[in-house]
Amino acid sequence: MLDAVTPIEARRPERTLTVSEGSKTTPCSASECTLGSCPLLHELGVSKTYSPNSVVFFEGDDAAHYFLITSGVLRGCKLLEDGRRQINRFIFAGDLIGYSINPKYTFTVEAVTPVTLVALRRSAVENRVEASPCLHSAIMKSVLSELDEMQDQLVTLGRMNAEERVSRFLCLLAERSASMPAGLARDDLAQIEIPMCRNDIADYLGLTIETVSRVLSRLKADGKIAMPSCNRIVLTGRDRLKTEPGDIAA
Amino acid sequence: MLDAVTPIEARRPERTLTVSEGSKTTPCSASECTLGSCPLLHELGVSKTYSPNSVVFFEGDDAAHYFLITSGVLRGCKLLEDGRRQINRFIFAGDLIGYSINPKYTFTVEAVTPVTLVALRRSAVENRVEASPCLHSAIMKSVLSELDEMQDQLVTLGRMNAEERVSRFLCLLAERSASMPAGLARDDLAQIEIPMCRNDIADYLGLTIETVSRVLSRLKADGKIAMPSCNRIVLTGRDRLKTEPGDIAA
DNA sequence: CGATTACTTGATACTGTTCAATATCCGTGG
DNA sequence: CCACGGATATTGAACAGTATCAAGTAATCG
Repeated sequence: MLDAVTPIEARRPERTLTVSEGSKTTPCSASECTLGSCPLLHELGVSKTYSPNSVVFFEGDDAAHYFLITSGVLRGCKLLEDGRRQINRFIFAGDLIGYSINPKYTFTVEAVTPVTLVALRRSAVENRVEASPCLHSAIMKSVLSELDEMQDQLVTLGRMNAEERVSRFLCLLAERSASMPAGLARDDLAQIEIPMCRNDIADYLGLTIETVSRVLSRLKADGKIAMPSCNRIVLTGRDRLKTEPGDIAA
Repeated sequence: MLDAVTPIEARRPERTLTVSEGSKTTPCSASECTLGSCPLLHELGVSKTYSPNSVVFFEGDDAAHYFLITSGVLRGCKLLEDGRRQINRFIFAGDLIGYSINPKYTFTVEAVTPVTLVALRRSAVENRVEASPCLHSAIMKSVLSELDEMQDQLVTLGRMNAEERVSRFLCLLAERSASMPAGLARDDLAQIEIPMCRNDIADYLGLTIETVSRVLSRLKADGKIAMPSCNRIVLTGRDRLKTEPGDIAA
């Protein structure tokens, strides 16, 4: 089952998350401009930090700002009245959030780890966008990329079983980790740091914490992963769990 | 359960699907321009028709065109090697499809009913976009609106049971039907035409056809819906099944 | 009118949930 | 340094919801 389906992720352009801390004032050079590296954005906004589990914005708040993540991991989630929660995505360094067709945010964003980000007034960004086609296309890319991610996630939630969901989650995380600055030893074996708790994973995958835990234990027993600690996982060998959506049926 | 959660849909701007069949050459009047009504787009493209179950494009095809739907219903879906299918969304008149961050389409689109649409060369649209901020913002709206829809669907697939899923589906369809040109008698009772088969509904909701069928039967037995025929459903009375994502927990 | 497809219904199996207990991790204070 | 306590994670047993398999019914089309 783990090799049954191969990823559409592979076809995607690489995530660009070069966050220029120094913010040199180089002018936006047309084609290569990415959100994370754009000095304009960094100058336009205000830096902020958030501690784990603090809220960046609530669903229903006025959507007054965009946020460009500098470091850390966040979760974007929706809550139902009865307490059920769905985490739509995890948000990483380089990601832009806050765009919406609504005047209000349509989901809540909270910090998973300590987070630093740049808050940008929506109107300020939109003014800039009119003058800068480069910025505009960078934002469009960000939105389209999120859309793509959501579509894959729909396949995961709609048509995959627990083991496939967890495997896919680990693979996605491994991809993200691979491009993260805090490079762990990623030679032959991909060791991933799991920044979020089991509860977050469960709410992301549409499962319960117990099921997530059980699947991880089973993957370990099957020799597909190793778990030096409960938030550190090694995808062992080359049979790295491949189970992702988007494949064309024969 | 049916009244447990209330929709985020309510907060969304109305879908605009005024398709100008006549295509008068009125110039794009700034703020009010919508994709469906934009004469530019209609002139730019080529009209096509599709019969039920024919393919507009396959996942993996070169993403050379945008398509603006004039009439009919389509499904956007992903297939897995083993035959599993997830329908990410149903596509209606007024919708624009084909945008992607990839050079290839990331999902397959097929006609559910007879469909007419306008095919627009991607490059042609993108040239226009640079000159026309109005067109650009219309496209952005379309993308953001789809993103919003996907996010709600994630909650549905990740956290809702079969009855909630089917109820929500019926409500969404009722909203869409309400604004459709072929206006059925929608006075007090909302009668909806179900254009897609049970299999499509199942693959959209992450269920099996049997479960969809059983839930519909149960809703009927409970007096929540009436089914004059198997593709015509009446949401009876005011207790119209309200079960949708996006609600803020207390 | 027969054949095919779509839909419904029933019986059973299985995956994942729920409830409950136990284990592990981590920070605090004796 | 170890003991304690709370939070987080794992494991077990029973249960529930949905899938699967199979049969039967209704709708559709040539």
